Amino acid sequence: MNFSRTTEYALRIMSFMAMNEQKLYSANEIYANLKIPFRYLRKLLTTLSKSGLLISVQGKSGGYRISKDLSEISLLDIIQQTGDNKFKNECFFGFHDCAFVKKCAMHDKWAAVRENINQVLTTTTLEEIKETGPHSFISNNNSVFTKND
Amino acid sequence: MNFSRTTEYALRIMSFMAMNEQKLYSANEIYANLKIPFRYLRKLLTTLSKSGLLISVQGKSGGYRISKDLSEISLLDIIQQTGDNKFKNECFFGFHDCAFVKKCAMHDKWAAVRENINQVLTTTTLEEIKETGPHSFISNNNSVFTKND
DNA sequence: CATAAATGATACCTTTGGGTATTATTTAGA
DNA sequence: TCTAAATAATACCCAAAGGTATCATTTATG
Ligand code: SF4
Ligand code: SF4
Repeated sequence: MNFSRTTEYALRIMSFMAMNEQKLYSANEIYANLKIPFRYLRKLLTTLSKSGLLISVQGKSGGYRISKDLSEISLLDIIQQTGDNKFKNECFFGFHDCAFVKKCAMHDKWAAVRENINQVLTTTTLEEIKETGPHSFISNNNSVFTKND
Repeated sequence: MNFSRTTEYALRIMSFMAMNEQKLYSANEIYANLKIPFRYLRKLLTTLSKSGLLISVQGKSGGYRISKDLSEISLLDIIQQTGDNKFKNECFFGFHDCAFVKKCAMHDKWAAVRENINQVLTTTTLEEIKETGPHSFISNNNSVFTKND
């Protein structure tokens, strides 16, 4: 399935930080582990901070820390912070104004799919992710990018 | 849920044409019913023709017709022609190289979601869509665009 | 056979998401 | 108190998707 790249980044970041939930991570340290393009990572981290999922500490030896209890952060919570407003109650065909005096074949089927997805995303929390680790946190993506900061 | 706009267009086009599966539709006629930006619609129609889902007839009084029996065209068939290669067997987090000596919490859950989606998309054919019509084929999107061709 | 009405091909423009560069601010600690 | 190491803010750049414009080709029909 496909979320936006940004959403995938956010999911990785939060999952990674959940491995040590009290710890204050610097952007450098996250970069070292996740290899997300550094400056973009920086931007994303401040976004996540503003959204309330992370707390940021400025100054030397500053960084980011997860703001709430892991059990209170669902994967959907994370996904919603990065603009991926998928899984809303939309028409399968992308219509905004279907009258459906009689529903088409996809209406209920697709509603069930959405329900299924939402169920998984809202009930799975970072706590569960932490417990079931480890998974690989280094993405190859065989892409090479520079850090220089 | 979100497919690309182009995929949504393709789904609408094919579903609409399925309502009268033998008929030769001109781009003009499809435009009149679906209000997809005209020149983009034209482009898409030739794409669908090249992909084999439609047969095109050139010249005056030409147009497009669905190429196969409706029961042989699944929604997934349509989706796959427009580059939306979603629902592949990918990692939830977007990793390409997870070792998973021990699978993370999302691995099987997400595989089940994908399976669910694929099931719906491969088993639902245009025939079924035709039978369960009508649904609205006019999208408002309150967007105004010109035709001029 | 000329014309009109259709599709085909191709190049270009625009918007958006992803990514980079630069400068400013905060703060621990020598 | 100066410096280094961190985050914050802002503006810019690039590539891909969506959309437009132009011209060429096909063919029914007068
Ligand atoms: S009936 Fe079909 S076309 Fe209408 S809103 Fe539901 S899914 Fe969309
Ligand atoms: S175990 Fe988790 S991280 Fe690894 S491939 Fe499966 S879903 Fe992705």
